Amino acid sequence: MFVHVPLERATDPRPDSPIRHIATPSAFAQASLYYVQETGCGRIREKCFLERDTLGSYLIVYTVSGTGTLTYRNQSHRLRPGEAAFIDGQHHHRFGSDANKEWELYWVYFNGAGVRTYYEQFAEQEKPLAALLPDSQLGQLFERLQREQLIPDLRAELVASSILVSMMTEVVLAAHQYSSSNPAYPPLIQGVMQVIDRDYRQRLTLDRLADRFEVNKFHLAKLFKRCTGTTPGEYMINRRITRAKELLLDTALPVGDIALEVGIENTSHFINLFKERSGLTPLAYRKKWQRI
DNA sequence: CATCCGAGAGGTTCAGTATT
DNA sequence: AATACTGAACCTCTCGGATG
Repeated sequence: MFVHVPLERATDPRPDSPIRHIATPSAFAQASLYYVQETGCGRIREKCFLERDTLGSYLIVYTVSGTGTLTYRNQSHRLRPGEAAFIDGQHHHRFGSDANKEWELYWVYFNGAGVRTYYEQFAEQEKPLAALLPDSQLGQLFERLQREQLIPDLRAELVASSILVSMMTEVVLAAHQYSSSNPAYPPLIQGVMQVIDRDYRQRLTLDRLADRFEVNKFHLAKLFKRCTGTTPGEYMINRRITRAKELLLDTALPVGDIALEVGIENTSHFINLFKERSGLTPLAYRKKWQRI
């Protein structure tokens, strides 16, 4: 059993002491949107903490200035300015400030049908923290999110949902150290991507790619995943399926010929791959999308 | 076009080595 | 000490042939 000390009670009711909005999302929001359960912000100047577990909720904490401490899954982490944590509230977590050290922060407990997928993308790295990119808008997003809590209506729930998507996007991108304008992939990964983009019709395997670039295949697979978020094989399949969609819509080629054209000799295997990734068989895709 | 299934390739993890 | 790289072991998934 963990102690729960509300932040308000642990600090003076100064104007700039932490404020907290608790939300009661509508049934519609819970079924179809990303929704806020609790959000707050403030400047903490004394030792206080918030400790929880087994919440059906996710948490993003963002440090504006000062430092705080996050304990999550039995590990402690310093939360420095410009850093955000994204954690699963199901697990025990505690975040708090130190005595005599100011910590200015935002936090939000939230949920929604797709949050787990974002969280899994984020949690691929070791720590539950990410240093935000220089052009990050996370602070502004928190401010907008909190303004939307003032009048809880349908409009506010829709806007809050879209803000939460933007926030999750920012922290996941930061975790992978992407920048939208400059992916900054290492030359090796750029080269591998170019080869796949150009030669996806051929029989490309991880071994052949590794040989071609004279690197260890395990190292290549690992680096590719770290940089792009996907494996070389999955990247190539994606490229092939995308090209197959173009051919299905732009030509009258039979499915078997399209499979060959995108480098998959076995038609049944092509159909399986296509259906897994599109939810439709190739022919069904052609019929459905050509009508538009 | 869809389903099943076995073989083999690919992905992940972890321990170890090399390099900076 | 931190980071980059290698490779074995193990597990998962893809591929492609057979069949309906």
